[in-house]
Amino acid sequence: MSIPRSCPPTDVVAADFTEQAGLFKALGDPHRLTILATLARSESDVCVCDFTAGLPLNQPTVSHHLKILRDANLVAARRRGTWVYYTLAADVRRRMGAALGSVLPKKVLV
Amino acid sequence: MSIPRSCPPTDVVAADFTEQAGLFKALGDPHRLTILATLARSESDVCVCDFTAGLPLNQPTVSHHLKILRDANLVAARRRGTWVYYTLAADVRRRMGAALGSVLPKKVLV
DNA sequence: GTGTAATATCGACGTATGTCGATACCACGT
DNA sequence: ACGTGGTATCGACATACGTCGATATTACAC
Repeated sequence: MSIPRSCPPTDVVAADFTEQAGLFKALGDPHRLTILATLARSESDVCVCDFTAGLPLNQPTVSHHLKILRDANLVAARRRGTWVYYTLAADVRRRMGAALGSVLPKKVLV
Repeated sequence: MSIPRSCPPTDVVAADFTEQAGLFKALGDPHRLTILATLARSESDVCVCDFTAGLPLNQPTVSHHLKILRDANLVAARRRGTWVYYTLAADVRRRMGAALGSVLPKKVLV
């Protein structure tokens, strides 16, 4: 005799995780994480020119990554004169914690 | 007179976030998050057949997503007879917290 | 061994993503 | 007005990704 299939079958969670996946996708590039880490550690907002100078990427590519972070509401841009400065969104950690919590319920915390 | 550039310039963080980005990338698909959420809520391990039955995906696609989660060490597979059962890796939440913390330092917690 | 059922792998396809050069836009100094 | 310099957008390219049908693999029942 063989091993029977586990009974009863498990129901797949019905919730839609499209939004959370979009958040994680925005975090799924090392250069974007570098940008976020820099913003998180900076006392003030950070000039785009610092990113183009400090990252091994051309200026359009930096701008592209900043746009992805903007679209995900992870950063905010503000123009002062010729330069544009970026800041980390205030609720980044809260949103990430919420996304994580919606996937892994409290039970897993223990 | 114009507004001068912020001085001194901010140094871009030197750390390499390739590993953390790989983790977030594995989480960047709604179906994979559904799989993880199901595993996190299940009392026991979950049969692959429950995923193929419960997800709007064909069997090869389900297997593909499970492989990505396996390669990211987010889940573990175990064969019992004909069926294969998956469990959530024990340190998933710890690893995600660590990745998040390496990008956003404690300071942002407040 | 043969047949059947569950899972994994392979090959192909369309689309999304990261990157860059060229260009447009915008603010400033002259 | 004109030129200059910082930033954003556009178009193109190579690669990666999500999906599927076909096939291979594994374990069981007969």
